[in-house]
Amino acid sequence: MHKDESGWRLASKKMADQSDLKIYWHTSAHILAQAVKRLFPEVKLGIGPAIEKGFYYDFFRQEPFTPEDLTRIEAEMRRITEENLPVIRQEIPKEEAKEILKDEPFKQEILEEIPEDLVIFYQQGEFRDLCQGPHLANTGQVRHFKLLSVAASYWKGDEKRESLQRIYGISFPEKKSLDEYLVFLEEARERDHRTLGQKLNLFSLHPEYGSGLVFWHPKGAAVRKVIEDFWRTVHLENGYQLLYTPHIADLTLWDCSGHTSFYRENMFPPMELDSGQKLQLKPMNCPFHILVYKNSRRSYRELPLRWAELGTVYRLEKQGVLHGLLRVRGFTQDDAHIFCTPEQLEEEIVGVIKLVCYFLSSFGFKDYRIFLSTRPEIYVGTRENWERATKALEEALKKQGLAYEIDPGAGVFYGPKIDIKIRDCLGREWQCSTVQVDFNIPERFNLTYVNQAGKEQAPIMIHRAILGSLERFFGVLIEHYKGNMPFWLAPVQCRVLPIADRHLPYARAIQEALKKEFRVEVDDRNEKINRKIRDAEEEKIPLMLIVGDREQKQKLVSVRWHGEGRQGSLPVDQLRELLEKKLACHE
RNA sequence: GCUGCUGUGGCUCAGCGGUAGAGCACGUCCUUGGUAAGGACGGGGUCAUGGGUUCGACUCCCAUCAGCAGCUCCA
Repeated sequence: MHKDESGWRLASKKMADQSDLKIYWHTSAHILAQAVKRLFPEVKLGIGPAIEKGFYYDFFRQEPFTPEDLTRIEAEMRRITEENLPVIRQEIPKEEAKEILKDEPFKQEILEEIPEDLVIFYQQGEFRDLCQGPHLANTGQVRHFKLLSVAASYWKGDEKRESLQRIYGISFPEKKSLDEYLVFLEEARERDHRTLGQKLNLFSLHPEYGSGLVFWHPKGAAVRKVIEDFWRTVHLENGYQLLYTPHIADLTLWDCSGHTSFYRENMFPPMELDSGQKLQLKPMNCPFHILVYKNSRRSYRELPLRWAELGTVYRLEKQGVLHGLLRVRGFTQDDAHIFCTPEQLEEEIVGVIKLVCYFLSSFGFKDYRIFLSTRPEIYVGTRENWERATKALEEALKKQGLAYEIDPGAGVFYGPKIDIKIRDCLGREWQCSTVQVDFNIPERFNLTYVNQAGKEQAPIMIHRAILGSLERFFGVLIEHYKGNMPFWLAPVQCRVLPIADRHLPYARAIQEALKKEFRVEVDDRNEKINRKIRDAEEEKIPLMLIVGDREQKQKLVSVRWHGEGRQGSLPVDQLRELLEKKLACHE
C-alpha cells in the first residue's frame, strides 16, 4: 500500500483506540463553556459534547465570537485548568434543576425531555451543567488544548430554530499529541482535492459563470477516461447493456415520475419554448430508462434487464452546500437500472454488491461504511414489499460477509436502500455507492412484463450507482491518493527526461516505443535534469525515464519512480513488460 | 438557505484614505547541465460587481455575486 494512502485513517484510528479521550474532550467542552460564561455572562448555553475528533460547545449570543474572543476564551480556559477545580457529580430533583436553569432556556428544553425525577449535574467551581457525564476528576487534568474554529449551527439541528455559535476545540493530555494533531490538520489541507486539483491541473470551477459546474482539464479528463473505460468494460462483462439518453425532456415526464412534486426544490426551472412547451433538465436518469423499457412489450424471458449509463444530471443544490467536486450542481452518475422479477431480486442485489466491492477495491478503497436504510415514516407501497426488499438487501450484505449499520427510517420514500460512504481527508463521509429498491416508479409508469402464465405483472426496479458520480468519486480519489494516482490511473504515466538537447531524438524514440500502451511525455524544455526531475516529482508523475549519453550508448533508460528515487537502468523492452504487469494489477 | 470569515496579476499571498507589490508561473536571451529549483532581462492587475461616504476609495459603509468553515439537506 502506498505510504500516503491512508494517513488520515491511521490518525483517526489511533485516537479512536483511546476511548478515554471522549471523556477528556467532554470535560474540555465544559471548561470551554465555563470560560465563555465567565467572559460573557449573558451567553446562553446549548450543548457541548465530545465528537470524533475533539469537542464543541454551542452558545447563543447576539454578537459573533471574533478570533480575538477565541484567544481570550482560550486564556480563560488556561486559568480554569490551573485552578484545578474538582469536577463533582450531583443528582438533583427535577424541580430544583428547573430553578438552577431558570436563565438557560435551551438547557430547560433538554430538562423537560428527561423522564426521570432525578437529573445529573456536573459542577466545577462556579460552573454547573446539566450533563450525563462521565467526566475527569478535576479541570487540571486537561493540559493541552486549542480552540480551532467557530461556526454556526442550529439548535437541535433544526433550521427553523435559533442559530447558535459553535466553538470547536481539541485537547490532549500530552503536548506531543496536540502538536501531532495540528500537523495532521495541516496535512489534511494539503490533501484537499481542491488544492491538488489546481496544483496538478486536473480541473477547475468557474463560479462567476455558474457555481458547482466542473471543467475537466486534459489531465483530469485523462483520468476520467481511464475510469470510464474500465467502468464500461466491467459492466459489459457483468451482463449490463449501455444506454445513452438525452439531457432534457418535456416537463410532463417529470410530473409522471413524481419528481415535480417530490423533488422540485432540487430541479432547475424548466426552459420554455415559443410553442409553450416546457423542457426540463434532468435531475435523474431513471425516467429515461423507463421510457426505453416501455418502448416494447417485455417478457419474463428478457429479465433481468441491466441498463447502465454514464448519465449527466443537473440538480439545483443550495449555494451553501456546494463543495469542490464533492458536491456540485452538474454531475455524471454511473447509473444503472435493473428490471427484474420478484424472484430475481435478491440475486440481483448480491450481484450489485459484488460489483461494488470489486470497483472499490480496484480503486484502492478499503475504508468505507455500509448503511442499510429502512422504511421511513412517509412511504409508498405495501409493508410486505418493504419487508421483502429490506430482507433482500440485508441477505445480500450477509452473503458477502459485509459489516453494515442499520439506519432506521432513512430509506427513500419509494424503497429501502444500501448506501456506502467513503471518507475524505478531513474525516467527512461521502456517499458514493447506493443500491435502492423501487416500488414506486414502476407503478407510476405502469411497467409490466408478461410472466410464465401469460399474465402481466409489475417488475421490480433497482436503482444503483457504484462510483456515485464521476465528479465526487474523482474528488475522493484525489484525496485518497493525495494526488499520487496509481500507475494505471495517472494522467501522465511516464515522462522521458533527456539530460541535454542532443538526447532529444533518443528520448522521442523511447516515447514512440511506449506510447501505444502508455501515456508518455517528453520533457523537451531547455532545463537542467535536476529541474526536470523536480517538476516531474511535483506533478506526481509515477515514472521518470532519464536518458543521457550512457543510456543512449547502451540502449537503456534510467528508471526513477515517483517518491522512490532512482531504480537502476533497463532496456525498454524489459521496462514495457514490467509496466504491462503493473497495469494489469492496477498497482 | 442560515451564521461567521474572505474576494488584489494565471496561482499563492503582502499592502494602504492620496491612484499597486512579492514569490511561483509566463516570454526572450544566455547556458547543454547526470537524479528535487542554472542565470539575466521582460510582459502582465480599471484591487469581485453595483451603489454610497469623502476633495480623493483597492483601502471606510451598504447591497449583490462568489469562495471558505460549519449547520441543514444530498451522488
